[in-house]
Amino acid sequence: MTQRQSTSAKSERTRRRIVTAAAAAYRERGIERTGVRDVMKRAGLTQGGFYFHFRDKDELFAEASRQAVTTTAEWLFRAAEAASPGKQLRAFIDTYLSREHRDSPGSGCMISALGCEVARGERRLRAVFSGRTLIMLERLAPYLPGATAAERRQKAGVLLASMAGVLMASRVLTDSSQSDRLLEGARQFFAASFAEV
Amino acid sequence: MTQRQSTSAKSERTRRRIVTAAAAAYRERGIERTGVRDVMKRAGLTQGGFYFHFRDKDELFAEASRQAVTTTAEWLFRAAEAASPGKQLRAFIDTYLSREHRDSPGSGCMISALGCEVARGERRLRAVFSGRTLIMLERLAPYLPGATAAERRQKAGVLLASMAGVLMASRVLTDSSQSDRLLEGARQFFAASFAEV
DNA sequence: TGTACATCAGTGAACGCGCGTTCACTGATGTAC
DNA sequence: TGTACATCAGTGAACGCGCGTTCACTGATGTAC
Repeated sequence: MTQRQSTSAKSERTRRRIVTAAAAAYRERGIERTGVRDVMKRAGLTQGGFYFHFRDKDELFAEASRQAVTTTAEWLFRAAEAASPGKQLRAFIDTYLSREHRDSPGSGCMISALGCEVARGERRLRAVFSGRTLIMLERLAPYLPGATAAERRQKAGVLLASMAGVLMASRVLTDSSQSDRLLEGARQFFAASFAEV
Repeated sequence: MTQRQSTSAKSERTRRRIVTAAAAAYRERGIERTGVRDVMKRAGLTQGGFYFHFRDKDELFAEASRQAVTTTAEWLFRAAEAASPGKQLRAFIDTYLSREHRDSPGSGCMISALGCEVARGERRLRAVFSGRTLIMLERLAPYLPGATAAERRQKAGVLLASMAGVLMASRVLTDSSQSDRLLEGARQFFAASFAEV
């Protein structure tokens, strides 16, 4: 006996499908290159219906970025929490700087995928983005060494921004073994610098 | 007695003016947002003449990126070489992660300004970009500690990519004191991690 | 040295294209009586 | 329970706009005789 879903519930599901499609598209192709038509097509719809669900493209980005950072954080922290005590930070670093992460930007970190574009954007966009990123920083800070919470958060910020740069650079390099070596070197470096001995 | 310059010399000067305008525009506004009209206007010309000097927009980017990386490297290494012996790397790091660099992307590092966009680009673009960046790596490596040249180059890669990420992130943050603190924390961290004691 | 012509360096209008957004429309579902 | 109407969720054509690129043109400079 399949429960017939209400109209609004179906609409809500459609909206989520659009947001999910957008979250991947933005990270794979960039904010500017991702058009309303692209996203709707990915979601199996046509462009006209977009404005039934969203005011404009900005609203879509706000929602998509929220979803993107949430799922990425979930993925990274699940890996960290699965590690044995004392090795969580190492697991976080290894997951972030993994070849899988490099090769699937569509489901990965937004800073490394869109940071440059956002840095040039309007203040409002940057504020949204900063806020989203703080979510990850707050969760990451406890894993870092440091006397005070402020110190740990500071270190978490440097680590996350640095790793975003490394991941971004690893996606630029055309020589794949060179790219692998950059990731490997960075994993070792950050683990040695931040992980408690 | 002012020497009258030949036609081709004048043309060459105009071309350089276009390239210089483009190098700044690309880093300030991004590759996609920078149009031929914008660049020509910055150079004091109209869009039609562009195709007298360049085959297409790709050729312009190739030239502009060469110029950009050259002038940025010159700026950074001048600062390094002006420092007293043993403090050159520290000077390089402090200059790269300075507020001045953060606040003038148009004359700064290309990786931090355009890395994300390039990472999504075609292989050819990425190859050009990788090549340009290697210029900086080769010059930076000797300042880093390490037993072999390969090790020093590896470390230089991690450092440069990391700093690019930090600079990029510092340009995203809307709270300027938070941005300042990220830069300051990163300067200390990288100096402590890489600079020889 | 003067003149006729060729080339250079650039102008500005026009092109086709893809974008974000609007809008008249439609068929399916929900509601009132 | 059946019927009439309202709303929902989406379609697809059309809009104005800015883009990269093309092209006919023009006035200044260089060259041949």
